[in-house]
Amino acid sequence: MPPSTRRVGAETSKTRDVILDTVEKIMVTDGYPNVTYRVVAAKAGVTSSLVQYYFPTLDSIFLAAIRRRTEQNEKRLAEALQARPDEPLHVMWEFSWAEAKGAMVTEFMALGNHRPAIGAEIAQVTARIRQIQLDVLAERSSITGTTEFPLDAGGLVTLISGIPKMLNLEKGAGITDAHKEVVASFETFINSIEPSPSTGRRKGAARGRS
Amino acid sequence: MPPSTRRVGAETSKTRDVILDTVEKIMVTDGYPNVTYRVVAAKAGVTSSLVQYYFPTLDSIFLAAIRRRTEQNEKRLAEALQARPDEPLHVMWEFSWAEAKGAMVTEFMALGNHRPAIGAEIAQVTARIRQIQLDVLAERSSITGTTEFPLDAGGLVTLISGIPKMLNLEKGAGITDAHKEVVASFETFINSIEPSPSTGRRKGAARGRS
DNA sequence: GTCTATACGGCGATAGAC
DNA sequence: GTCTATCGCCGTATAGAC
Repeated sequence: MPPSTRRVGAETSKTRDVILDTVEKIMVTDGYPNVTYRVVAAKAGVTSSLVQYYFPTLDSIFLAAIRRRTEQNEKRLAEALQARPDEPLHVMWEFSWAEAKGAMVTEFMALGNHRPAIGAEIAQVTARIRQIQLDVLAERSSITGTTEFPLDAGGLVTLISGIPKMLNLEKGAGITDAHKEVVASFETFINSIEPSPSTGRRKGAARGRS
Repeated sequence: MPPSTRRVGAETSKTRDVILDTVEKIMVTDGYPNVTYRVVAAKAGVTSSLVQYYFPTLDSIFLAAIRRRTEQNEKRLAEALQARPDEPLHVMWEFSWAEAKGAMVTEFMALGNHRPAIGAEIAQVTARIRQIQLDVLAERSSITGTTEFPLDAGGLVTLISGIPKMLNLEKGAGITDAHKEVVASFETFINSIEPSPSTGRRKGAARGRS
């Protein structure tokens, strides 16, 4: 059965934007379980029926939020990579930390675990961002791991984006032991395969806090 | 307000065990969102009121499941560490993979993100397991990272337990790019700081598949 | 195109009868 | 120790007003 033929509000609607803003706020402060039609409506100052008019299902709300946030992220990453072309690894590391700490990403990954539509979107987004990173690294084939820790570009990018998410997930559960050590160690590793030209000039090289 | 003064069924009840078995089954096959009083009751062949008699809140169900599963895990880890005292890192790496792939751990971490009681339990469990690992490594202070990737015991243990979870989380969303590379690379790293005496004798050294 | 009122079944949780 | 009744949320579908 096609998911109903109900009418849906236009994507250009201003009300739609207000609703999405509210959704983002709720996700960050209270988590996705509190994103309900009634709660969103109350905080946005509209009726829950109106929220349903623009977003027929809860999944459609989350998908819209993911897409909006992702476009911003992709743009920021591409710009940063272009602005500092001589230290892509450091740029990616900083980006991954900012992304992971944005909180929404963790929420979405958790959501994706049991909502197929959202899982698919997350996979697509991740692939797109990873491709941007791989394209940049392809231009400098010299970048790889060390003898004791051999890594091709793909593995490198996976770790760079995964470690912040992993530490952030642990932090969400209240676990922070040895996080500082892991961060420092991985930054040493990055520095060893991509000496940062900006270290010393800027306030610090690879930045990131657990 | 104290979470109600309702009566609770005895922990030795056989019915209670049957219910918990059912809960584990549902979590593994359908995920925690499908653990509801009505579903558990139906699959266990009892009334939902009876489930509520033994587990007054859903959190109490999840906590009981976590504790049961954790006791088994701790025992398995301690035994494996004792059985192969000359390669603790390889033992921990294998344990972490088994744990991560057990699926329930991912479910619990996701749950803990928004249920404080469960987050606290997860933190406690993680700390306990990590302590077991740190105690073993403390007896062989020679174990540390390399020059390019310096790691103390704490950082090492964090990565060993975190990487499988991180890759497994991505896999849940349908992302598997470069996972093989990351695994192979990290195993090379482990081998470089703890040459495995069993490599060649046993079917393979550090085992783990994404 | 925008918005509202209303109804349905399922949910976690509680109080209390047998 | 077992089970029923009930409450107030939830997602979502529908029908219809402006």
